[in-house]
Amino acid sequence: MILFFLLLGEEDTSRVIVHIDVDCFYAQVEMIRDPSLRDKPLGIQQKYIVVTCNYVARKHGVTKLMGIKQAKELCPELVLVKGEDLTHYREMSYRITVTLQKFSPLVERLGFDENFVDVTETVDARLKSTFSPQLNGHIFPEMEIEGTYERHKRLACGSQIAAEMRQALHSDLGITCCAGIAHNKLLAKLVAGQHKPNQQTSLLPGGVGKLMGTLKTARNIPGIGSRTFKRLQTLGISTVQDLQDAPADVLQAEFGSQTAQVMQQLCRGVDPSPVTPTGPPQTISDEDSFKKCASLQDAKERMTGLLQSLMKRLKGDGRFPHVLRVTVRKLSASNKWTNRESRQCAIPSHLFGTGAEETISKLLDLCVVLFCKMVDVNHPFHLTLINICFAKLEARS
DNA sequence: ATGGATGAG
DNA sequence: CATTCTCATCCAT
Repeated sequence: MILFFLLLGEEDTSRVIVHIDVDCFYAQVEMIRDPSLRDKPLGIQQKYIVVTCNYVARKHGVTKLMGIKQAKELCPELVLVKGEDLTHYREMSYRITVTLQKFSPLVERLGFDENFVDVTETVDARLKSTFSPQLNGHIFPEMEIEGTYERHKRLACGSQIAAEMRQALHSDLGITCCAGIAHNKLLAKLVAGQHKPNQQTSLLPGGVGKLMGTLKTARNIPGIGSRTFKRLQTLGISTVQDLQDAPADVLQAEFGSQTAQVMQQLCRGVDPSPVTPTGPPQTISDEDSFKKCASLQDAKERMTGLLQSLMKRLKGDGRFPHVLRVTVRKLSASNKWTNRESRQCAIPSHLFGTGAEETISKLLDLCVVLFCKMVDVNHPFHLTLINICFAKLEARS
């Protein structure tokens, strides 16, 4: 059956994909850690920025990535919790993924606070038993259609599973989230945002055009970032409609046939990409940004701090890295963005055999070598960020 | 394999 | 625009 419309170039609408998007994730973790924060306006602070905030704070006009100063002006009562150490967020993030894996092994993480789950198999298994489920939560578009449940049994079943997932996250972890249910990842993610917070929305197949129409520009399509959008604008393309109507050969000339086709599929709500189960992380990194680092001594102290926290994480992970990478950001008047430089080297495998203190000292020596390939320490320099990354993580052999 | 560009939250 | 602190993929070399 599926083979037919695949051969005809039609899409597969038989999958059922759930997108789980945790409400104001960092703020929720802090409110769980300290319930007295629940009814107060709360912002999570990294350096001079509020990276996210709870809904009480949003009521006062505080938004993501707002400067501390402006946020305090809008909301003098705002409680700020430092969130530069991601340990608690990372731990809760993986607990969420593990909880979702009880419903299906096909769970793909997106950042710390979003997961895609392919529940097609679960839906098929449930529909073999006789009962016919009611659709749980909102539907998009929100209009009453005769026979909605009968004609969309699989979607309704998916919405029941999504509700069970959200219940499990709430009772096991105390976490609230939104869910989107649709026949592909793109649509599940987009429809999840229709009713926030702590609600869920299912997309009827007939509502795809209308959902894509809610996007203000093509920039709002996941996968089309700021750079790609600028290039599209160069071609006179900015809205989703522009992209749908654009001649294929014009797009191909700018982006190549592969990328051009993917973009034009996405803007029509077509996304054949599978839910790819996320394994353990491929890299473990730690970074710090600052106003100024101008001496090797200072850099060594900062890198030592990063290495110490990385070693703790490595112990929890159980694997060992075979590559070390150091990244710096240099202050530069022009090109203030996209200016990170990195150097990497192999880690001799004997290095993790001895005590932690000795290991850190040897790693620091390697970091200094890499650092000096990017920074001439005999001349004045001005760094604003240092990152250390462990890569090629493998079980000990 | 390396390092940069670009994407995600 | 990035800003924070991550993590992933793609591409030219």
